Amino acid sequence: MTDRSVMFCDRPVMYAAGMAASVATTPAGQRTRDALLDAGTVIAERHGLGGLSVNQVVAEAGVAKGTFYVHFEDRDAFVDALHARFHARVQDAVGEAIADLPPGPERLLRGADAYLDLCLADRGVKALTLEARAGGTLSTAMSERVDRFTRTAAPSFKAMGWPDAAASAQLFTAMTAEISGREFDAGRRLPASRRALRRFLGA
Amino acid sequence: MTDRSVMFCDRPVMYAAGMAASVATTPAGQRTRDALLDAGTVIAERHGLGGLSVNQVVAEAGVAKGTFYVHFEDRDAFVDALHARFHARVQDAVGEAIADLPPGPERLLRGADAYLDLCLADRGVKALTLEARAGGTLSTAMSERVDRFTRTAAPSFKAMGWPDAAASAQLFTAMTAEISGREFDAGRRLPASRRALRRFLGA
DNA sequence: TGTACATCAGTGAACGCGCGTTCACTGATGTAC
DNA sequence: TGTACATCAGTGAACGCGCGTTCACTGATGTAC
Repeated sequence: MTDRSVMFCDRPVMYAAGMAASVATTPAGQRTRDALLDAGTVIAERHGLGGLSVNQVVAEAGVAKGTFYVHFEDRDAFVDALHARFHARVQDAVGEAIADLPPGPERLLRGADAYLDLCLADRGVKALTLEARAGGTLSTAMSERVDRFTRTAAPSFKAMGWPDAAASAQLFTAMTAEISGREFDAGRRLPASRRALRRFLGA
Repeated sequence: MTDRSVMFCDRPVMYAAGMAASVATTPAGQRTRDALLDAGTVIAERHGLGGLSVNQVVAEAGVAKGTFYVHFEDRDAFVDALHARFHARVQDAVGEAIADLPPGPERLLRGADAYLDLCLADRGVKALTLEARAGGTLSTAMSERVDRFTRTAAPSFKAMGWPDAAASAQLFTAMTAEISGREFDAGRRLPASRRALRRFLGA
């Protein structure tokens, strides 16, 4: 075997200068894990969840392939972690936006606006909503997260006196996701779409 | 080189018995092409458009891999042909269902019902609607077909006096696609979802 | 303060696999004579 | 009716490629003495 030491010297890596500032607050392992998830978000934005490959993720994150498997058991676990992180952010943003509103149309619309603004601000998140619904791509854990989130809209429809509140919540989520995708493509808010959403609520 | 003649004898192929009945009406080449598209629909149903591989399609269709490339220039052309065939069927079914209805909510709902019933009857078509919207999977030709179809709903919203008719049509299509996916998973009509759709129209 | 050692995130060559695509070839069919 | 030939859908071995995953190894860090 040839001298391998050279292999480990041509890359300054994360221990060095650039990362020193944040090293005190965040454990080193966690930082690399986050870098991989951030890279995954970028790749999912470009190629969708299905086209997200380990090769692309590690290239984007600037780490070796093996490092991926230090932090994630396999590709599926990574995609799931990506989805979990995204949904946690969504829950936070939407939860904060509607915290002091009673069930009803305003609560729905404020939640949708918060969701749409988050997706626009974060970018690279389109696939995680839209594509999730689509293929067999979606794991059990992922669809459960989506379902749980969707169900939180039902009480508002109940309060509005709509029968079929659960089904209505599903369709409302579908419309919001549709707008999200179109706003993502446009790179900006689409007021006409948001107005149309309001109109569908009869509000 | 060994005697290759044996390779061409172990498969009864389509010239033989089974296909003889339809040979008079349909040219042989067209029949194989349709068999490939049928197989593609089955595979797309199981694995989504993204997970549709040439290997799986030819296995499902019971033809050699090379045969695929006799009929389609490449995988992309095949997916596009699949999508085109599906959309032609949709246009036919929906067009017939709404032919004698003036623009308005009934026209929208009858069109949606026709669409949903077609998707349930044909099966294996879920991916072609839902997944189409999602990933970067979608070719230009495909999204143009979807857009053109979506736009045909706009006049009904105009007739209803809704501003943002185009955006409303997009959201209506998104809801219909959502119901289609859920009905596909359930394997039956979901009346609550269809009622909810009606309610969103204020009808 | 200096030395030996354990820990562990990070590394990248190597693997087997399924993918999309190519191409020289086959043999059934229809046509010309 | 029989024979030679052109056409063309169908065939499957072979290709190069990128994929997900593994694993023996590295070297920075913290700890014990």
